[in-house]
Amino acid sequence: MFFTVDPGGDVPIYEQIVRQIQMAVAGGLLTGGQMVPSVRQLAVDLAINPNTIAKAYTQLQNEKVLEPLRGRGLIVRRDALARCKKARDRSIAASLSSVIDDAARSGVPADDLRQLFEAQLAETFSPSDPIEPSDPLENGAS
Amino acid sequence: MFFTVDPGGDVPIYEQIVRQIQMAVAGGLLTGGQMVPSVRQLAVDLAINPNTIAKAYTQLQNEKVLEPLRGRGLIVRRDALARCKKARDRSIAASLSSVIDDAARSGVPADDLRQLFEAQLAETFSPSDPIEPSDPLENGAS
Amino acid sequence: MFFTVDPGGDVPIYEQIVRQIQMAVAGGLLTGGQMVPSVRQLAVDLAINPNTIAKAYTQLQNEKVLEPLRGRGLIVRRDALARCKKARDRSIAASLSSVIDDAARSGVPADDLRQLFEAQLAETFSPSDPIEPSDPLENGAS
Amino acid sequence: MFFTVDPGGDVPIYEQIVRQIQMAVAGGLLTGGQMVPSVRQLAVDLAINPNTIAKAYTQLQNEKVLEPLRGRGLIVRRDALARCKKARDRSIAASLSSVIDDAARSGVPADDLRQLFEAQLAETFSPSDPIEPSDPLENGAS
DNA sequence: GTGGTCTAGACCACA
DNA sequence: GTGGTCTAGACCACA
Repeated sequence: MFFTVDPGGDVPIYEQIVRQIQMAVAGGLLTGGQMVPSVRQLAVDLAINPNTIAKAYTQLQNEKVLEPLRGRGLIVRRDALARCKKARDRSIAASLSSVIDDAARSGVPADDLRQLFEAQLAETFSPSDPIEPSDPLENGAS
Repeated sequence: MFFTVDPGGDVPIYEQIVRQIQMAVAGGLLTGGQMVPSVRQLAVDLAINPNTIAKAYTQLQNEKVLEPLRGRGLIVRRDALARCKKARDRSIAASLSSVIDDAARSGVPADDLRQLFEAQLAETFSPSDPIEPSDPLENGAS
Repeated sequence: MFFTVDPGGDVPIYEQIVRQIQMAVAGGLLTGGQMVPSVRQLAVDLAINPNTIAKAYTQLQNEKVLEPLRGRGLIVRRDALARCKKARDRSIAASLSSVIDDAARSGVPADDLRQLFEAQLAETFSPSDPIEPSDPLENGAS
Repeated sequence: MFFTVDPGGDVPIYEQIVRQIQMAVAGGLLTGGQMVPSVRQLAVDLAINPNTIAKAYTQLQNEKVLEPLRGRGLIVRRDALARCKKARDRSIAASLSSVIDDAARSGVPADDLRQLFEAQLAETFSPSDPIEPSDPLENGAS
């Protein structure tokens, strides 16, 4: 599990962490019973304030994604997968809905939106633009 | 031109106004040379502080959407349409890209995303879902 | 005498008029005893509020550039030429000084400034860039 | 970094701050990654309202000169140097152009302008004019 | 009437 | 501690 954080963005750092963990659980990268990095460790790795990590972890406990292992750390709950998937789907639907609504209100026709969507989809799933070569032989070597 | 504002949302009021005007220009509801409501008038209409309106209008001047007519008010710039359209398209693309990226990173396949997108599209453009019946026969009955 | 006015600029309209008349007197386009357009006439020509013209003319009287011809209108004072020339030179010196000071404080060397100055000078006095053809045969024909 | 502000001038306070920071970046006194004084601190130092500082900083963020470090403060963007230099040069050229144009339209010959310019240049870069003696021997005597 | 600036002061999320 | 938002209210130049 690797986390990255952007202190300049408009999303709070603690929320970036929350989302990344939710997404990792939903995607199967983080499974039930697995431990997450300690507050101190992650704070050092990301070079940010430990309180910020703690805040993210607290929220994830409230959302029943993590649970404490008394004195040992935090683990992903066994029932977190379903919950995170549901949260992810709701979040995606809400985001799409908001974008589409805004666009529609401004007179963008459905077909234009569909085109824009497909373009972004293609870019993400088959990124043929050679900005970063990403030589498959080197993949995972770092 | 009607503006609405949600003082409880997480988007600042002044930015809601900025976006609505950008969108209205992009959509052709507000055209070059047309005056926008005066700071004081809009403040009364929306029941918010004039400074908040002024802040929105200042930002729209920085973005070259509005232009002052000294002592008379603010008008939409003649070249604002192209700029707002471009801004809108960029904004839509960026939003879609961000949603798709997040989803992809979490393992959601392209087809699932496409289905979610089409569902939201249908809901916005042909809202047949019976959450609010809005039976034409009942219209005006309340 | 032709006046032009830009209601969108950051210089107040009344001041634009004041400056143009001062400059016209200093340059000999407007000479002692000559009448300036009436407030009403100029207001119609420029499509602006008569009060704005009146304000400019009042200031020019205070600066002893114009004087009233009781009931007939305003004329340029016989002694206005020297005064306007002096005002013009002071104004030019002050503007140059302010630009140079700002630049110097930010570390721009004198030679760079001299180059920029000569470039602008050339552009104004021998505008060889063919943005507007300005066919010499048509010059003054309009 | 020292800032000074003139609350009586015709340039708004917040804009004086904006310019000083732009100029400081362009001149290399403020470099990428460096923090600017906090809103509250600068407000105390200059004895002006924090809102006014905040307004200046907001504008500098819009101009991509500053960048927020969430919860910690504001830093100069890495790419701000080039941007500020360009802005400075454009601003100098525009000011010179406007002065020269006004003068030319009023019949001032190029050579007179060149003389005025050189005089101001000399005054700024080798201020030998004895308005303020500033005898080094007297330095620190006050 | 118009917008622009500034102050004073409160409240908020964030780190 | 940090910046961001909003209100209330004053004052100004301008048309």
